[in-house]
Amino acid sequence: MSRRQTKSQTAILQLLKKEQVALSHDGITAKLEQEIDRVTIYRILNRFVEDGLAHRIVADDGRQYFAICPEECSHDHKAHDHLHFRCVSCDRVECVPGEVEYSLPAGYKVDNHNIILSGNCNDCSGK
Amino acid sequence: MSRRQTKSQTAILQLLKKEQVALSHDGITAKLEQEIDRVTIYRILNRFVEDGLAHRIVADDGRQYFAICPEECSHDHKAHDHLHFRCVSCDRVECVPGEVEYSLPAGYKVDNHNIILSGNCNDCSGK
DNA sequence: TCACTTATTGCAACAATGTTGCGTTAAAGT
DNA sequence: ACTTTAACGCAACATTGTTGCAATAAGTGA
Ligand SMILES: [Zn+2]
Ligand SMILES: [Zn+2]
Ligand SMILES: [Zn+2]
Ligand SMILES: [Zn+2]
Repeated sequence: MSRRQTKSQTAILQLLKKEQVALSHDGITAKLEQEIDRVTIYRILNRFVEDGLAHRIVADDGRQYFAICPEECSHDHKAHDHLHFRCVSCDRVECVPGEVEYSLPAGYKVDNHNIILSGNCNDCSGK
Repeated sequence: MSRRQTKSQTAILQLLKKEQVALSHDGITAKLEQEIDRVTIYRILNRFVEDGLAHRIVADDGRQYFAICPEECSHDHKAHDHLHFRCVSCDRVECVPGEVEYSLPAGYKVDNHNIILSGNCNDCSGK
């Protein structure tokens, strides 16, 4: 059950670490030099999430994006409660560090946060 | 270009108004008495969103849910910034009224809020 | 270094969700 | 009742992600 290190895996991990933004399967495929099978990419990403290396965001475009857990998350894998911004112009999804405050009725137990704001990022809002 | 009132349309609108929760295409199909074509349902829902009657939430299960705009939204169709809670046990998505506070870097223009917390609702967390 | 175990891969097939095209139906206006 | 065309139903398609299974290769130990 222990993980094995493979080229595909390290390539994707390096890519995610290098990128500042969250990447979709599509974006990963585009940025990889080597060819990796669709299914393999999905399986690697799911493994990363399972292992707490990355977190998954389901954006309002209906797609999954993956990002390396930022510093603030490192100590606590459940700390994925930061928000995410998807720019509809440049199609990038980025993690936005910082607290999100809200109130919830009593008795509700939150397991996962999936906060997506979409619009135009700083680069694109200037047109 | 003006809207026409049809049975399918009013049935779905009544259903959404009656329900307290946000409904997916699937949930709507299940709760409707009459048979309405899959595509028609999707088109009706998209029309509702377009017309500002309802708002669309893309949940972290990757599906679209639709809810009638609550009172707080009525005066301003852009006020869909309330959060949503999806219970992974009973598979319901509900609007949670109230403010969500966050901060965003300068220059970012938000068009749409898609805030989903998932976990167990009050009914289900007591097991 | 070589053999062994099994995690990982690649391919095909499938599943789920949502959209588009198009001919038909029926709501609204005259 | 007639006309216009929004809305519908059906089929086909598109996209995104998962599952099954045989082949490959990473880790382990002799
Ligand atoms: Zn942008
Ligand atoms: Zn993030
Ligand atoms: Zn519940
Ligand atoms: Zn809502």
